[in-house]
Amino acid sequence: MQRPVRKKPQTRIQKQNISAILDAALEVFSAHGFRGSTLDQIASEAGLSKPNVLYYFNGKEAIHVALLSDLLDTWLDPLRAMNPSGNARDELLAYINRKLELSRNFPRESRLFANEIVQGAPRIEEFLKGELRILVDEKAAVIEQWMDAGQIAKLDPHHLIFSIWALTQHYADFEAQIRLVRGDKIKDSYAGAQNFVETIFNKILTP
Amino acid sequence: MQRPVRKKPQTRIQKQNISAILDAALEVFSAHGFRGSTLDQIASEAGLSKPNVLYYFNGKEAIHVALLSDLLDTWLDPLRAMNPSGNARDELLAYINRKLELSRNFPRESRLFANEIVQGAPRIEEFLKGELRILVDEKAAVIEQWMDAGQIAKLDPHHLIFSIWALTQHYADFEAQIRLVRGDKIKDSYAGAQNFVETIFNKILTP
DNA sequence: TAAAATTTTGACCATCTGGTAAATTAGAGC
DNA sequence: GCTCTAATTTACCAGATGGTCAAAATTTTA
Repeated sequence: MQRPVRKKPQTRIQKQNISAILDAALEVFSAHGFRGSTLDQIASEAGLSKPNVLYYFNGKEAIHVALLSDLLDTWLDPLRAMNPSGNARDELLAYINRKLELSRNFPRESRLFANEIVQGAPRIEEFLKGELRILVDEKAAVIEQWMDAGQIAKLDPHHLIFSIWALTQHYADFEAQIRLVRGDKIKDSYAGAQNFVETIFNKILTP
Repeated sequence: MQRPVRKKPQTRIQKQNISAILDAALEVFSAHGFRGSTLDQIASEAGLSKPNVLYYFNGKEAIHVALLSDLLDTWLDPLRAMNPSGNARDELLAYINRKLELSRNFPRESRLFANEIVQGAPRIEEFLKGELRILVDEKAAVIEQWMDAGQIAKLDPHHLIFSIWALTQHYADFEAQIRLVRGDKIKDSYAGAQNFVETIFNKILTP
């Protein structure tokens, strides 16, 4: 008896339930981490029974892998889109804004990722030292050329990329901290964030 | 039969074992999160049997609480030490350096904290919206005065504090990512970090 | 509509995990 | 050494959890 997972999902029920499971799993995994999440929670959140969930996925790990694969694929896009022949400052600020938008619109995905990394990235090690490293090195080289050409300030390009990640993802990953520290005074964590981040990177990049 | 926990630890064996348990627990909790960690792991890491661990602490939660209490107490210190009557730029850069040193010297503590926050801060909510909020608001006011006095650039002081947290803690919390992306090319993640962070904050703070 | 395929369920397991109780051993003070 | 206390171990339990299986229900297809 072949599970539907391997073949492309076709029936309307498959599409609907697989999507419901993935959404539920994203909710649960991003809030509790892999080991902190249970199949019962995911099943309940998806409105299905546990055996029914396991009918669509070969196990807890498989759901997690499916989520991460989907995520990693789109995670590279903002950096990938940085155009080497564009204007340095514009390209970098556009990248920063895309990253911030990602945090704002997909905080659960960001926290899923953060959970993995904080705990040593056991399941995405290959991705990090493979695809991601290649892309980062490539873009760091581009940034360095921009710096050498005097378009922007001279800085360590790798640290610059890390600082962009740190600042933009902070608003999603540490949202709880920001919310609790700011209290009811602030409605949208991102309200001032975009303005602030853009301001400081403008300063940082100025030679 | 009273557990030794409540009374001050006195015997040499108590001191030694409690400290071994806390160190083991820090190792395990920071690497796997609360639910992802087991008493067996902690016991094994501490070189004790599980019941023996439970002889010193009233349960898994109690160990976690003990760790967090120890941590939160010292977590505020760097910010607390910021002197309102000092020079704005010096004080802020000193704060940034203290925070970075904390990340470098206590990465496990930083990740323990990060795990809590990413997962919604269920166990330290009171701390965040209590002590921490008060201190942050107080120091944000100080920073704002410095800005008004023209000592440093005018920015949102809360976002400035968040950005310091984001950048400095990133090196501990996302150490796995940095290590894997940089590969063997870099030996110490913090090698260029201090220089980089100091450079950009110097730019950020310049009016 | 009947057969075939898909989907769902209920009952069940084996293992893990936090925790307990009682008995045994080691250590400190005299 | 002897006694009292502190420390440790062995054996165990109850509930949670990931997962299985065969039967029942539903949907699709011919």
